Amino acid sequence: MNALLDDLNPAQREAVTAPPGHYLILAGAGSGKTRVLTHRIAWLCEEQGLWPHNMLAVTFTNKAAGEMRERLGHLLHQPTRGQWVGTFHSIAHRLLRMHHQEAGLQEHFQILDSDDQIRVLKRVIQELELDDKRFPPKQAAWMINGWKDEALRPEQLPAPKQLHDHHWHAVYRAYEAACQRAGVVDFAELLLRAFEMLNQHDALRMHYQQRFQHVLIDEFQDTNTLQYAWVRQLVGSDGLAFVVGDDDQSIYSWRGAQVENMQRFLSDFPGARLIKLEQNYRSTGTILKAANALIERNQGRLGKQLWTAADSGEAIDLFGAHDESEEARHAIGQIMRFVEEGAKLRDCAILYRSNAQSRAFEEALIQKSLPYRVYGGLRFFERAEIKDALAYLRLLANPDDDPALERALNMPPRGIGDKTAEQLRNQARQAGVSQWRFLELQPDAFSNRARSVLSQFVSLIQKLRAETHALNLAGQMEVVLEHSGLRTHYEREQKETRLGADSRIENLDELLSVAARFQADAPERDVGSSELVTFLSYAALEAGEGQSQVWEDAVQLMTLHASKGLEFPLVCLSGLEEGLFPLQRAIDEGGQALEEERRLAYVGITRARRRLLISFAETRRRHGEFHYARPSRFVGEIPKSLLKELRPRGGHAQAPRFGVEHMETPSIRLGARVRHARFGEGIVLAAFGNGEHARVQVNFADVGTKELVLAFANLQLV
DNA sequence: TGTACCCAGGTTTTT
DNA sequence: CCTGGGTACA
Repeated sequence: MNALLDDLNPAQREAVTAPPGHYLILAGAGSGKTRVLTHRIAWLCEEQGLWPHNMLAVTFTNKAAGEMRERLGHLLHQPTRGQWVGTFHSIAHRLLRMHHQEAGLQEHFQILDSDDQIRVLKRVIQELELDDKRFPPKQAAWMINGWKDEALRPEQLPAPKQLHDHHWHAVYRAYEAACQRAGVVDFAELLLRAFEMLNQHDALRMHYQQRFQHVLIDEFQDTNTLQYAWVRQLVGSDGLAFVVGDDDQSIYSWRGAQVENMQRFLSDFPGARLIKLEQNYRSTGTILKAANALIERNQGRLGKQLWTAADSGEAIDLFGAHDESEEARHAIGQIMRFVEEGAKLRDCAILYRSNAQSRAFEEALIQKSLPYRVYGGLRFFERAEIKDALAYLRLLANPDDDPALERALNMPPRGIGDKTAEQLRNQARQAGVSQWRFLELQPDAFSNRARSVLSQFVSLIQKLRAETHALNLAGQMEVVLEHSGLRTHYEREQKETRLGADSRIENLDELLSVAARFQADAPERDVGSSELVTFLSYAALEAGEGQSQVWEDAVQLMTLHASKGLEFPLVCLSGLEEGLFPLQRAIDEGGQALEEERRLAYVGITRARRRLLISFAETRRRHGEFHYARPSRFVGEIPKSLLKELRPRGGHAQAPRFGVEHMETPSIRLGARVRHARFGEGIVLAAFGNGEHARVQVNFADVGTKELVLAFANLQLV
């Protein structure tokens, strides 16, 4: 028998060796889904005599794509060059580069990241003379991306019912025009363009349908409407789809993911079969029991039960802290104990619902002098100084790139103010050309001073172009940094503000070495693209690591969302409080929203390999105000027998007291039961302000939540 | 052009 | 409470 199958369990083997057909692999957390995906490809090659290039493998993140490529390299005993393994976006991008003409794009089109997109939208909204308070650029980005994810162009939108909608549609149209003029595409556009291109060009579509006999998709529960349509399109009538996902780990509905796509797959793809992977190789039996018990509360699941051949392991620790700092101290105490038992700091993760919660943990970690790493935040290629440098390179690659030009125009400052920039923008738009083109065509369309600074800018770019013409990527980068004045500018800034180690200059130097490395590694070059264009695409599509010192042994802090796909020997799942996790919004909405919160809890629990600590705080400062909360319903949904309560609850001994000074009223605690003359009895949920302005939020049994001014409410403690 | 203050707003995030 | 963005001045 094929050695590929040696280390697979029966269900995995069934999936890997399944006869030709469409398959939905329902793969639970830690059930080896990536292994199944890669082995399937290898098996098709070895047993069915197919070539790797007859397959298309799609993931959501670069990291997942990288992992898959690496594992495939091992299995196939050959480098994975030329193989189509990548993210939805990178594959769409590749198609567009190869067929830019059919897609209606200029050859050296650039990619707009979300930050750039918002800048462009801000301009567009200004140009339409709309109030950016009523039409916030961020919301515009959100809406436009949403429309694109639904494959809706402005013409296809339902007719606006109100003036407001009418304006939004106008923003969408103007934004599209601006992007087209500048030759830039945003992330959602990559997918939509590629989809439309294949739709409109039968020959192209048939070519790729024929070429990709097998289409394999990872994390299928995260696909949106457009991605689903895209998969159907590429599979066509003769191709075969092999999709892997877990409906219980669908936590991205808020950005357009449709879990329904899993059910839909079974009916849309003829003869599609479902294979479940339920054996878990990650966690202890106890942890899995907890996860199963929790997720069973959700309706309409495809349904699966994780099991393990491993021991049941230790009980799950449950800790009810008085406040968030005690919660943090306790978690860190557990981590230190775990490390004393021989674990590494990097084996320990602290997970939370929202980023703001990291603070208390960071403070506690600093106090104990433990190194830690917070996930999220600015990535390398998103840093301002990096984007400044890249803006020049983008201009060299494509002078029509307006967003890049606007960025480079006055960075470093060279006296081209907002007024001049606005004039240039407006005139170029009226002339229907890019800003660079306008500068070339009509350099005299400005006042004397503006004309002189603008012409200096034009000569600078022309000089850079001439100087970089014959250079390789790293050389071009070097020239840009030196001659644009960026390096000098940031050096001066560094001197003046005496910035510390993580300075902008160091980042610029890092950019140089990234470019040198990129060149040396010579990743597969897109057909007809220069090294520079390839690098710029890479920078946009792969924003890089969030922080340096990834190699350092440190406690890992991240949101639950960021933890998906990872695993840790010890997991501290924090903030299990009604109103925080699940969030109040989800509680108010109920239904799907609440179920998604539960899936998030499920994701958190299933990250843990050996030990799990679940904690909550009775009081917590949020936005500077004290809040009181009951333990999360999710705690109650885990069978008591699996939990070890580290401190039996009862009494809020240290909850802060609130009162009005110099008054007879006894001070009031969060969580205290109080009586009001008119509203009856209730529980104090939150307290704001102090002195005579002190207010409390009370949840009354009869009339619901009210906010009262303490000095007048005359509350009695019950 | 840069800096000081004021105010709103504060889930989750990849590409 | 803290951050980011916007406005008002030097």
